[in-house]
Amino acid sequence: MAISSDVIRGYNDTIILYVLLNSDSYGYEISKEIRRLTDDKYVIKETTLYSAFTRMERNGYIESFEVEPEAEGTGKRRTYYRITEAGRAYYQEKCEEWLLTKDVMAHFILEDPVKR
Amino acid sequence: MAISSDVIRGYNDTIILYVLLNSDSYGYEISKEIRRLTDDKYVIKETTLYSAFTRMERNGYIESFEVEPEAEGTGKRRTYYRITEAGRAYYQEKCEEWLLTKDVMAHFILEDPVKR
DNA sequence: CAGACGTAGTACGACAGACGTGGTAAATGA
DNA sequence: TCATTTACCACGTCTGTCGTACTACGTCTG
Repeated sequence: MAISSDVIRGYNDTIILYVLLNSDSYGYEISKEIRRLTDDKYVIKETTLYSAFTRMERNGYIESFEVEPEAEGTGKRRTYYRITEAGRAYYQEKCEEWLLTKDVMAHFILEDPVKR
Repeated sequence: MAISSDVIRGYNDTIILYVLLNSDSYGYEISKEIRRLTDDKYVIKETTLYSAFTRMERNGYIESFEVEPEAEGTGKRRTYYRITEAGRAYYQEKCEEWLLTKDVMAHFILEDPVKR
C-alpha cells in the first residue's frame, strides 16, 4: 500500500524542514533524500514540493538563493533553500503537535497483531 | 496546544467509524464520545462531522436512519448512523495506512525527551 | 416566566494544501 | 543520437475543513 498524500497533509512542510535542518539543499535533492530516508515508502510529488517552497518562503520559514553551475559538469542552475530561525521554531512546534496527534489517534486505531 | 484539524485531515472518517464500530450513534453523541475518549484534546467541529456523514453515506461506509422521540422527554428527532461492511473494511485499511504513516513520519520527527 | 444553556441538525461559501497536466531546458549515458 | 536524468515552474482542479449563520425543541435557574 502506498501512502495517500492526504494522510500527511500539513506535514510536508515539516518533512522538508527536517531535511534542511542540517544542510541547505534544493528541490530535486530534497525529494531524493525523502525517498532514501523512507525506503521509497513516501515519494513527495514535485508540485507539492515546489508549492511548499513558495509557501514556506512567504511565511519566512526558509530562504532561497540561486547557485549557478560554476564548476563545469555540476549540472544546471539550482535554487537552494536554507532554514531560518522561524523555520526551526515552526519545525519544533510541528514535532510537538505530531506527538500529540499520535496520542490522540491511538484511541481510534485498532492494531491487528496477527496481520503485522 | 490544540490540535489543528488539518493534522488529522483525512482521518476524521476513521475516527467516526471507530465510534460506530460497536454501536450505532448520531452526530451529537459521536461528537461527545470523541471528546470523552481524548479528554477534550480533540474536539471535532460540527460542520466537519456532518459533512463527513454525507460523504461517508455517499461512499457506502455508513447508513442512516431517523429516530423519532417516541417516548416523551427524550429530546428531538435524531439521525442515527450504522457502519456497513464496506465501512468496516475501509476502517481496517485506514488503520493499516495510519501505522505506515507513523513509521514514515518517525524519520522526520525529533523528539525532545527533556521537554516531555 | 424569561432567558440562558444544552441538545440536534442543516445550508452556504471560502480557504488552503495536494496534485494532475503540461511545459522548458540543460547534462548525462548508452 | 536519442532517451533518461536532472532541475524547475505555471495553471487549474479537487476535496476536506471550517467560519458563519440559522432552525428548533427541552430543561434549568433566577
